[in-house]
Amino acid sequence: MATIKDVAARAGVAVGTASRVLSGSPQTSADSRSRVLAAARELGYIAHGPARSLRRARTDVLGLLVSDIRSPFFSELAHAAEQEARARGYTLLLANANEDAEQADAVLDAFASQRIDGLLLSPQGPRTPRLEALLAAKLPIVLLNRAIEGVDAPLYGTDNAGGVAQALAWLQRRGHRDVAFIGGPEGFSTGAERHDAYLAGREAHGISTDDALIDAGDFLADGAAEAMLRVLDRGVRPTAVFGANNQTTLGAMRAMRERLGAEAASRIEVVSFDDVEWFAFTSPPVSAVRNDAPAIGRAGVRGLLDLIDGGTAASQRIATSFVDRSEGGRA
Amino acid sequence: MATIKDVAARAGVAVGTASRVLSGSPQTSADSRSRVLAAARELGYIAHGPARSLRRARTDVLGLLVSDIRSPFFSELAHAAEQEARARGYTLLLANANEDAEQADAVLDAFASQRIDGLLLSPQGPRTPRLEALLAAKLPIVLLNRAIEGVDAPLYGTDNAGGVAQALAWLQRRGHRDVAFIGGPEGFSTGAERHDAYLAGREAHGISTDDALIDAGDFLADGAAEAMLRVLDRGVRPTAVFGANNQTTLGAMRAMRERLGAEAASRIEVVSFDDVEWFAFTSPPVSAVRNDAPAIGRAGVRGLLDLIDGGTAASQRIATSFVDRSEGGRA
DNA sequence: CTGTTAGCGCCTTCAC
DNA sequence: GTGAAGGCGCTAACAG
Repeated sequence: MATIKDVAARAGVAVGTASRVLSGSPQTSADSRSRVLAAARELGYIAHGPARSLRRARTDVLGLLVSDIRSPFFSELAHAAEQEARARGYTLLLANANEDAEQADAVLDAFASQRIDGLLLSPQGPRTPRLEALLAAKLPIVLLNRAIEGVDAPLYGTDNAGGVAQALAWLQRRGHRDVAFIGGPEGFSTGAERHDAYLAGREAHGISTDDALIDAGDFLADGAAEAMLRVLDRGVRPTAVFGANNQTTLGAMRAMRERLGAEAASRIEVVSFDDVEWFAFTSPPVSAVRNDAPAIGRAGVRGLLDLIDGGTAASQRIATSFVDRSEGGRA
Repeated sequence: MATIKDVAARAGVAVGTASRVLSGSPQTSADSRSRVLAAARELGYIAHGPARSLRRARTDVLGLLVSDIRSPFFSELAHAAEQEARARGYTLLLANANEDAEQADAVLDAFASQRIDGLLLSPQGPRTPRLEALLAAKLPIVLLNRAIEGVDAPLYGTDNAGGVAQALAWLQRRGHRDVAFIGGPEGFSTGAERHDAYLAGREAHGISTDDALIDAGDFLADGAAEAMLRVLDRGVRPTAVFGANNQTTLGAMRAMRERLGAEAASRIEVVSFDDVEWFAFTSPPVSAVRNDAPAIGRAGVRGLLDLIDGGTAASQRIATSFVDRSEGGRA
């Protein structure tokens, strides 16, 4: 691989001059500029990133650690964040914690070793020693979607309260009174916020306040299915179900089929937090609060870059939209 | 951040000794080993990756470029590849081409600048100049899922012919004769292989060879919907549909609803290449050939590491499994 | 505007 | 088994 020395030699200038041209410094003559650029092109020169990072004490690399890359929410978020980072001249390192603190720590180690300039973190649980170390080292950090206790970093996430309000309004329009709510773990701020917003808003929307209709899973399909079975086994018969995320909704629907049969289950309307495209194809179709994952990813990157540039960044709640797939609904 | 010099000073040894201990060289006394390790721990020392890369002329970083990270196939593949890479002491850099050659080139540039040790590539189309450059620089490369003309690199992908055979066997068991096949672009080797395998096998499985039943989209939902409409508008009335990937199946189902109504559409059985969990919840449920994306990712990483270690790597076709969700079916 | 040079942090000879 | 020193490729500081 050609080095900057090769480029300089071929252009007949000193390495310093070549470096200035290649990094776009204005202090170069038009003549040397054209010769250096030509030489670089001819040699297929690509700067050695590690060497540059070593010298400049920055890498232009951001780390994004998500809790599960397989979830559509995060894969969309990651995609948008990557685009935004690239547009701003940064490379985004994407890694996956697989909802496991040990793997998260391994990734944070790798990030630290790479000397990333900043971290976008979607945390799974409490603080870990590695995270402490990064915080202590004053690495710029922003949080995605979930808050984390005792960490003072800007948070970019969904407007959970607003989303729940949209779902409640829809339930009211559809005339539902007996609504089952399957929540997520209280330990996740998303789970807690959605749950709280639902409890706070249901009465005003004409929905039964019978707590037998409410249960919570773990934001995964199996746990949600168990929660739904518990609700049904209490003898209540909801006319609609609200799942607190897409996996939860999936599990709840499975449980209803299992306990009530496909026929009866398909007469219960379903609304979900987190939209996925196949909700249009289930029976019944699922109406949903749509997270704007790309907007969250972009806002997170922008906030992080502000932090890196020495500025301050403010937390932001990104608005949701609502997709009405009910019969006679708008979508 | 602590450097190796700090560690050496604190341990009261020379940097050379500290380096030897930290990189696990056997030529160290038990005494200096314990003192260096202690000092490193106390200082929270993490080696400076870029500096190490500069000196060693390798980065222990692999690049994975997928054509669309939002597809479940690739996000699962990426997840498994990342795990495998980490287990082998490598960091995996995940990037996304968004089915766009320009973005792919930008990523390849970033990879080249980072001096990755090897590339896992899921190509979208033909060779680009950047890719040529990397090939010319003898960067170890493996291909994922799609072949690419004129590039002599091992390919790790789905056994498309085997998967189609599983679907054909199922169609036969279900007694279907009039089967619509919605394929993908011939330009993708996956599209071509599935199409060819279907044409070659249908007669032996008692399926009509009427080509009016066959059309192709672009592996995306919209294109597939159009293809399905073309089939229906030819006046044929299939009793089953085979979609060549999950997006294709989605589009075909949408088109059938649109043209035939939900009622009639739900009486047409559907089988798909690419399984996704919500196929269990559509009406009718979709039976599917399941790609083993994690196995492909792992095999790709292993093959690439063999290449990096100077060995040879052989292409590999990973077997599919079949998920029967038909009434009376096994799943 | 350009050439020269030091040094970023690390590993790896080369002496001892 | 250990210390000293050079140099990987690059940028920035300093002369000119």
